[in-house]
Amino acid sequence: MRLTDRETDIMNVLWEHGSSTVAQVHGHLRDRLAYTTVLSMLRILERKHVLTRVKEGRAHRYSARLTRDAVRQRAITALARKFFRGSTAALLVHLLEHDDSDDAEIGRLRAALRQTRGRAT
Amino acid sequence: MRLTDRETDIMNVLWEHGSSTVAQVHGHLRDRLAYTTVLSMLRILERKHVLTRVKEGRAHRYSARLTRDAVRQRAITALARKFFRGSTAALLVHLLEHDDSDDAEIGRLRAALRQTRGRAT
DNA sequence: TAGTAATTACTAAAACAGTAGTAGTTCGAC
DNA sequence: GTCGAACTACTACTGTTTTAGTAATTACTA
Repeated sequence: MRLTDRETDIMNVLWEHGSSTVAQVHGHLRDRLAYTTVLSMLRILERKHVLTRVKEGRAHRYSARLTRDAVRQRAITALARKFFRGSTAALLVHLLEHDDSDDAEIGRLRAALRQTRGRAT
Repeated sequence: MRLTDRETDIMNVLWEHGSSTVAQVHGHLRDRLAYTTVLSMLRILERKHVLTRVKEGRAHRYSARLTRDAVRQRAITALARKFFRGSTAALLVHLLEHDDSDDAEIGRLRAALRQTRGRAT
């Protein structure tokens, strides 16, 4: 089971702001979707068991049932399967070798990688 | 522009075996799709300018117009945008901290990371 | 308690993804 | 030249994604 782009947007709001009502999710989303669209997405995510809801006054409060890290890990695994023959190690090496974002930590890791090259995928 | 799962399957064949005819791609694919399905996918990829074709006898020979690394990089960037607020460095850190695949190189990199923690995203 | 604003359920529709069939063309062999 | 196998163009259909509207419900408020 995988999250679509828009579903991920919604989940990111839940992860960053905690349990929320439709109105709150709607308010936090970057893209200005219709209120009912956000409601629809939340119901879909509920149907997929990615979140639950409890009644609260006239509204419902939605909560994530999966941690962000768990979903991240699944997305990474899927990417590795798709582009790196399933090897997250190969993905990591690609990141270190091809990504050009400028970050001190990455720089150090690149240096560490150079020390350890030759084995692995 | 992004590649769907099936499109990626097709491109992986092209990247691994070089320019190919429909029959060759069809032969190399794991999943047993209909010949015409493979043809359809190749035409779609051509429409998306991901590959080109040249006539060769009665058939056509299809060639990738994007390198595998370029597509990999785009996929990684998209993943980082979706789950790591756009930071490939954060993605990398997640990989090192949460991925449990057992690989000597990753182990060394993890150790290197521990030395350099505290800054960056 | 009657009105109204917020909320929800239900429905729908456009766009895309994925799969494949039919009919027609074309090359090469004989 | 004609026949058959390989190939292509065109069409179509199912399921999913994304968006949103309409109608009904609910709970506060004046």
